[in-house]
Amino acid sequence: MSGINGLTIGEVAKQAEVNIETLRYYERQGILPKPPRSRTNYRRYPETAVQQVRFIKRTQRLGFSLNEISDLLFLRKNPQTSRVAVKARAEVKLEDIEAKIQHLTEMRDALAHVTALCDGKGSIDGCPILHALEGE
Amino acid sequence: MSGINGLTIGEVAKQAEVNIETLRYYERQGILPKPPRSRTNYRRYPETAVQQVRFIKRTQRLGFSLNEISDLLFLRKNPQTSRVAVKARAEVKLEDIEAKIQHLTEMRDALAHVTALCDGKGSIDGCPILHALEGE
DNA sequence: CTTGACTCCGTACCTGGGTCCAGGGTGTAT
DNA sequence: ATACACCCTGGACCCAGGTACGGAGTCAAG
Repeated sequence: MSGINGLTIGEVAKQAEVNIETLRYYERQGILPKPPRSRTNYRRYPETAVQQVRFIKRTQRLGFSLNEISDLLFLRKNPQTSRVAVKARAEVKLEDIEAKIQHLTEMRDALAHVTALCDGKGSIDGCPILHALEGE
Repeated sequence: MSGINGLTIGEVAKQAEVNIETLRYYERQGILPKPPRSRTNYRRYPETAVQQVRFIKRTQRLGFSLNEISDLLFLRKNPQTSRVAVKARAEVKLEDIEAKIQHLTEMRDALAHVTALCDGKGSIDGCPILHALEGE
């Protein structure tokens, strides 16, 4: 079935380690380009499709949303955009991630603080953790 | 309208700084107890309801989901549960949060790495950030 | 030629935490 | 008595990122 005419959706899914439905979803969302179709209307992906999907997944793991990824892909398709533009996207996202780390760190410290109040002994009445959560 | 018979939903919402719909949502989810109703079917909240909602919101800000919060509230209602149980919940959540921080830190480092590759000069062709994202 | 695996499409569903809306009933101040 | 703010309900909708399903068509092997 595959061969010279390209890969089927199942082959791409397997090689890129995603669900078939994910590929159709990406296509609907305009993140993956629509591949050509066979005479019988089957999608025929070029070999590069696997790399494209892996790119999407890798970039997602770096904390980019699908919208941000299609933004990056759009930049890449426009040869007049400069590297500065790409770098700016990356830097904004870096700040995003740092803000999230900051927020989680504050949460962790607050939670560690209330947890340390409790020696784990006694009944629930007067539990210092719940007490701290209940107060201001 | 309010007074000795309790607070209306609007009053609770205002004092606890949440949306009215949020209170009804919490009630549907079983996180807030169903308050008694007036003759004309209006909810009549006890004064403590405001504190309960504030508790939920504060605990949420510490990274607990609503399910985890109703779990904590259930523990609190059962006098035979011990402080150890509450402390265990808090410690699990602390580990959760630390794992998230760890993950985000890895993302940040990876993204900082690719960003540093780029001097921001030149066209998009050969952009080292996209290049790094495209490779393995 | 049949069987089983694959693909097509449209649509519905999922998670979590809400938010909004329509169409009705109340509460209260003037 | 009338205006206006508030409350009630059930249900739809929102976000993101998919996943599942059903009925129909297609492909390759035996």
